Order: sequence, then structure tokens, then C-alpha cells
Amino acid sequence: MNQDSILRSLVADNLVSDPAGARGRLLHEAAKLFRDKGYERTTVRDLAAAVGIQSGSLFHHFRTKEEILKAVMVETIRLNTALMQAAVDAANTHRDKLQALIRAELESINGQTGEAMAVLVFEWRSLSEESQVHVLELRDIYEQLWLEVLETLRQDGVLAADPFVVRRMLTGALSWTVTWYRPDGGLTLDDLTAQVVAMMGLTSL
Amino acid sequence: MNQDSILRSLVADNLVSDPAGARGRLLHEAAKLFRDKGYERTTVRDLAAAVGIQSGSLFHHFRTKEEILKAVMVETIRLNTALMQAAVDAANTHRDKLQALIRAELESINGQTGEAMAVLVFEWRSLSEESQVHVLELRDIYEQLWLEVLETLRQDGVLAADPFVVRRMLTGALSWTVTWYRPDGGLTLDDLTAQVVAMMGLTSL
DNA sequence: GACGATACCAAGCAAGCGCTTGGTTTGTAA
DNA sequence: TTACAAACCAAGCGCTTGCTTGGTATCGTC
Repeated sequence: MNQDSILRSLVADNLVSDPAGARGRLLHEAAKLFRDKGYERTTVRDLAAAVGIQSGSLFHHFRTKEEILKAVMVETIRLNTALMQAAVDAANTHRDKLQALIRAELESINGQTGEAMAVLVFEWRSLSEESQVHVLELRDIYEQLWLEVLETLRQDGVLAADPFVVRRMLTGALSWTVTWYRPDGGLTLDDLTAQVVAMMGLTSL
Repeated sequence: MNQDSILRSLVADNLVSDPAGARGRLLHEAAKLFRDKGYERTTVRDLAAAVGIQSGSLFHHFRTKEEILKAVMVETIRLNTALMQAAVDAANTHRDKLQALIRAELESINGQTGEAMAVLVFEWRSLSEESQVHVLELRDIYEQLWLEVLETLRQDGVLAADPFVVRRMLTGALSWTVTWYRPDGGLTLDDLTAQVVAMMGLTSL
């Protein structure tokens, strides 16, 4: 399963909007605007203009502005959970599984879904509490993937720290790359992955 | 120099507002509101109500709402730079200096200045570009402290990764603790510091 | 080629926003 | 006591916001 086929399968199951369709294009533009200007500073007029319609027409597709934010987050988590799962399955050793997870998360943050991932991190508070609960349930599945791999490394005696703490630290560290990492800066995502592994003292395994 | 005397010295030099004064109290309440609701969702009426005055009276102390956000950020950086400097100076070995920095940053994020630090991380985009430039200059001083210590560890052969990358990863990891760490959760800041050091494979030194 | 759903437009409403204004109270010092 | 500035209030202006409304294209289907 490569990335494209994973995406197509999710689209087929109606779990993620077709990026080529009207809804998918809007969500993509919304993610960009939300990341660049923030959710609150982005007006429905901005969103409408980005896809070339009138602001009122947005409400034919979404009932509220917040529903757009939620859709961006939900679809992003669904896609990335599937990508992570595939990355873990494809790796063999425990250490390689962790490296695959790190690499996959760096890619989701700094690649195609980067805008949406940034929104997930920085616009969290703009979601209503009810929506937060719903999105959190999805995120738990995602987190479980990480914890299982980290736990095995802990049992192998390779990881000295608590898996829960490590996962949260890695969440922060990897998310934060969105604020400084630029692919054209002479550092590839593979380099970056290697740096993280090195930082954790796992290079010589 | 303990924390209190550092604060007092900055207040005396007019670099930080007296927390007991009108301006200092407003900035503290503003930081809380900005963290809890976000800058955009916080109205000048909210800010005024938090200190018990009318919304229009705010503009006797600050020319614009953004000036309040900037003041929160500037004063927080000034205070924390001084605290970090003191923490580094007080430690002896290179490894202890790093541990002192980690501990100090965790404290600034999860202690007294926590609200303001969260604002610095999550409300950055709400600052005008001109203000961002000004605040960035202050932050560079702060960052230099870290880089010097990390560089020494690198030269000692203790740190395998690039100091610049490590600092940025640590920025993210430590900042992110504000979203999940709770002092009453059975994990002290000392524990947390130890976990970070362990995660970096620096325990046995 | 009539029909119904889907997608959209043009216009604007009600509410909330940052900020201004003109005037009053409070604190300080001669 | 007087004088003056700093601190604050009460009211509201002008603008932007999310969203609604009533109507018009567009398109697949029988």
C-alpha cells in the first residue's frame, strides 16, 4: 500500500474528501488559510474567495464556519492514522518501526498534509468543546500506534524514559518543525529523522 | 541571585512591569485570557472586565490591543532570559548546564510565567510583522544561551546530533508540555527534567 | 424536454468588534 | 486650598463578522 492507494481507499469509503472535488479543494484552501492567518482571522469571505464563490454559498456545503475547521482536522487525522499504520507495518525491527513513525510524522507535518497538521496543532482551541471530544477520540487511535512501539523499545532496554512522556515530547518536537523546517534548507526529511534518532541516542543499534 | 531578586532587578530597570502594579496585573490577566481563549477571541471588554475597569479605559494604558499582546511577550522573554542566564551560571559541568536549562524552561512554561509562555508559543501569528521582528531579536539572545551549552556537549562527544536541530526539537518538546503536563499528576518538574535527559541518553554521564 | 436536486449568487441583517470622545473622579504636591 | 495630571467612566461610532434569505443557473435522469 503506497500513500496514493491509501488515500484512494479512504476516499472510496467516504472517510476523506476527494482532493479534486469541490469539498476537498475547499478544505485544502481552508487549511492553508487557517495555518497562515489563524482560524479567527480567516473570514468566510476569505474562504469563499479562495475557491472562487460567494461567501454565502459556503453555507450550502457547511452549516457553520467551525464545521469547516472540524472537517479539516478529522480528515487529516484519518488520513495520517492510515499512513502511520502502513509505515509501522512495513518496518521490521522495533527500532525501525519507531524510525518509520518519526519519518511518517515528519512527512505529514512538512509534506502534503502540512497545512492541515499545523492547523491541528495551533488552532485546537478554536474548536468547540463538543468537537474537541470527537476529534480526541480519533487522535487516541493514532497515539496508540506510537505507544505500542515505544513500549516494545522500553522492554528491549533501548529506551530509558517512560513511553508516555517520550511520545508527548516527540509530539511537541516533531510538530514544532513546522515552524522552522524548510525542505530547501539543505536538510532532507531523512536527515531530520536521523537527527531525531541520534538525539535519542539510538544510532548505534 | 534567586528568582525573586532577578524579577525585582528587572522591575527596577523598567524592563518588566511590577506584578503588583496596575499595568503588571493587566498583563498577567491578559496572558491568562489569551492562553485560555486565544488572542482573537479575547475582546477588549474581556480584558477590561478582568481588571475591573471599562473597556475604553484600557486605551489609556495601551494604544492598541496588539500592544498588550506584544508587552506580554516582550516582558516574558526578558524575564526568562535572565532566569536562564542565572541557571546556566549556577551549574558547573556542561551536562549540568543543559539540565539546568531544561529545568528552567520547564519551570517557565509550567510555573508562574506559564500563561505568558503559552501565549508566546500559540499566539505568535497574531503579532504584527513589525512586532515579530522586535520580539525575535530578544528571543535570539535567549536561544544563544542554549546553543552555547549544546555546542560544548557536542564537542565533548556526548551529543551526537546537530546543536541547532536539537535546540529546536527541545523547544517543541518542552513547549508542548504546556498542553499536557499537570503538576498534580504525580510527576514533578524534576521528574520531567530527568525524563528528558534520559530520553536523550544522557543519564549515565 | 420537463423535473428535481444540487450548486451557486446578490443583498443584507443583527451582533459584536476595536477604538474614540467628552467629561468626571482620584491622587499628589505645592 | 488650589492646581494639574493621571486614571477612569458612559456612550456610542463605524466597520466587520458569521450567517440568512429569496431567487437563479446548472446538471443528470427519466
